[in-house]
Amino acid sequence: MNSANHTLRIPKPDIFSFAECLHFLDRGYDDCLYTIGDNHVIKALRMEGNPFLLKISDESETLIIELFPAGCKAVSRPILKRAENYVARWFDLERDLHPFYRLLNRHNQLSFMPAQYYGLRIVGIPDLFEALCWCVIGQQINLTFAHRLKRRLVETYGTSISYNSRRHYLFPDPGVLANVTVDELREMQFSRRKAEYIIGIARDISTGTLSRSALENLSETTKMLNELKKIRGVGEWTANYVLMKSFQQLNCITFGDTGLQSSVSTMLELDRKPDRNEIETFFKPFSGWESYLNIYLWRTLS
DNA sequence: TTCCAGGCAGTAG
DNA sequence: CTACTGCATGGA
Repeated sequence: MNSANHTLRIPKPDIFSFAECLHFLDRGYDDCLYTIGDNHVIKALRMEGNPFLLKISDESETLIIELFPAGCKAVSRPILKRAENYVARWFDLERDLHPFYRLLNRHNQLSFMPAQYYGLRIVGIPDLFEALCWCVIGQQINLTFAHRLKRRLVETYGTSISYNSRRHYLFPDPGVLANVTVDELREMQFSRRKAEYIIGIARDISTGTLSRSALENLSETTKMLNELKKIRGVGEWTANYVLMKSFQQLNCITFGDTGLQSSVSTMLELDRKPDRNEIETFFKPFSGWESYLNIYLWRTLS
């Protein structure tokens, strides 16, 4: 089961804590797209058209990625490389956090963060379609209910790999959700709007109107934000969230986010929600690291 | 009971 | 341009 060629061992970057990343993944919500165990996480992933399970764990200075192919015996070198790249994007392993930590250290209210949340990275959603759908689902409802909606969507329209009598789900393909009806989603307690947004995004992606590469080619964050906001159901919050979590862009702020507002309010010792201008001022010293500050402020809430 | 969650589009002024 | 409203549900 664990033959050597199915295991990758990669050195951890500096300022990285696998435990902090697991803490984020295991905040108490019922997520259907990964399984947390004792110091590891298991996730289903399609690579080169084939489904695999990845089991990620750590051992002192090494991150361990084990691959469990569903059905086929051999794991080719390109597959191993893809798995490594996926994990690097999932946990933002390439990032040098030293500059960010220097900014935190010299900040009056936030200098507790480097010690308190040492090694927390942006835990991403590498798949663009999944990231967009997750944003739509999460808009304006509590996260417990949002996870329930996502589970219904994934278990109904996604495929799964069984392993140790447990199903591990892949997020549904855009082509499948493109052909779902609004009424079908409404039966799962999606609002009409959420259903329309998700089906619309699924259609845009399956027809190629919307693609990761086209967005990446815009290269500038502002242009990418504007392009994303053209999508029905994608506003400023979602566009920033997607750039941050799916494109690893560093200069994003989820304006309007209630959690962010609450955290900044606490840091500034306000007894009310900060306005947009106050948020911008608060983020000002962290130019180029806004996304990380956003993530670390969310971390103060859980 | 009412309010509000990791918002957004649509409408009115 | 800004202000207001409905959306779905469940926990506080």
